[in-house]
Amino acid sequence: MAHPLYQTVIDTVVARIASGELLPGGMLPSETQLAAEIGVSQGTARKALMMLEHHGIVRREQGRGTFVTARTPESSLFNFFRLRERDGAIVRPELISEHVTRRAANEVESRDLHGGPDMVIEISRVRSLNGVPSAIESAVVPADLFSGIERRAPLPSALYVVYQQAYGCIVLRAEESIVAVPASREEANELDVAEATPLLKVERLAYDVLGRAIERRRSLYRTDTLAYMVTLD
Amino acid sequence: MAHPLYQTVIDTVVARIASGELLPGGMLPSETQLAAEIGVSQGTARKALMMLEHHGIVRREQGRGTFVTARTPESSLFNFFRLRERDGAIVRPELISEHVTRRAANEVESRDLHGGPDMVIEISRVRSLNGVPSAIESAVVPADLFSGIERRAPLPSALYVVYQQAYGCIVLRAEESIVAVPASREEANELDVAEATPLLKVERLAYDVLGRAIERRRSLYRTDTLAYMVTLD
DNA sequence: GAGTGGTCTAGACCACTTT
DNA sequence: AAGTGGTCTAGACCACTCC
Repeated sequence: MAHPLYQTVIDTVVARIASGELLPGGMLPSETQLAAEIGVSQGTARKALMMLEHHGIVRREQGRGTFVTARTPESSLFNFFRLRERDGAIVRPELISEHVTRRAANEVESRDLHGGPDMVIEISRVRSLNGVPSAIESAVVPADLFSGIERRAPLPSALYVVYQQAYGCIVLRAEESIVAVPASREEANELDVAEATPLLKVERLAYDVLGRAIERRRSLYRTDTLAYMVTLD
Repeated sequence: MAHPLYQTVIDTVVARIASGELLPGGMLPSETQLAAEIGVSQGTARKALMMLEHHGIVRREQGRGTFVTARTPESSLFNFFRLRERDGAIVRPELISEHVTRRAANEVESRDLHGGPDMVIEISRVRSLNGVPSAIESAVVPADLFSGIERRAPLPSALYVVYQQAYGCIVLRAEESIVAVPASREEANELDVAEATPLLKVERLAYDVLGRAIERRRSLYRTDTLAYMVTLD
């Protein structure tokens, strides 16, 4: 079976989400309706919806319905911001400064990002965690996918909410590469630490629901009181 | 429905694995047999087996059968050793030195590990990656669960294979906390770097198939040529 | 009470692996 | 050819939410 029926159901739903026909937070047709629309049995539609739930694309609630995953500041924080108190408690990052610039993409950005863009928009910010300046962050997105985002400044703390609500890009997955580096003079200044203090450098490539690499992000974290937490399985 | 039928199927299979009745790599009864044994329909047994596969407890192969997940050196490396070349390629860690000691548990170990053990066994090792001394590792396990492991030295590079094959503990999940720290004098010596070089410190708590915390591990990595890679979703 | 997802059944057929 | 998991169907009943 080259193309299972449930896959066509999945493709249909994803296409409707990507096209904007189904909005984040919006309700999908019921299992029965969806099955009838596409011409499969209710069990097959059900299987597709369960797989979509497993991929984080929809959320199902007994007695209520099936809804397109909405990237809220909370869920965004929980899933994609892995810095935690040493006991695992969530920290609320606040913005100290923000600079948004439109510029030519460098080689790496053009190679990694979807569409091999010539122009990108860079969002550079410094964050404070628990009142301590703790993170320097630079997010780079293709200018064509996110045109005009530079005019939305100041941007909210959770960028992925903007990507979704203003540009229809639902970030579902990210790959990160983590190393320890000494703070440069400028970095030390911004983070209020001694030069050469060990920092976590996290480089991230974020992918949306269509599997497109839509953001390249580079973060530097102080880890004197906080830690990067992750679960492996 | 307080206790779905498929959950009793799952519990039955997990119990058989934990008891040693089903060995890692061994084949489970077919969907039909399992359903008949437990007295449910084949579809229900199927759902349970699919959930077990999703949790990584079994592996299913069309036309062959369903098998208990075996922790091979390769899968162990792939899942639980996240240090990679900068391009994502897997590195093969080699052991340089090993010290295994049996000692009293400290407060943290007694609190975190399953059973609140009084005695633990500590396995301290230094690893070389691509010929460069790159990791200092200390694994601490409860002495009662792993009695005699100190007499198995030298232990293989992938400890989780020993945990499984000799002690029936299948590690499925681990939680890690990652920070950047300066190398102490001794650490710098062992890793052949300058004192105060930034290192990644990774603290891990590993859980087995029954959800027991069976290992506390502390690793220090050089990240001048390698990086810790992780996927978020 | 109507509508939703969650569980469970019984059976059919397909695709793959092994003998 | 026999046995396995993979897909698909049709229908039943339950648990929950909302009106």
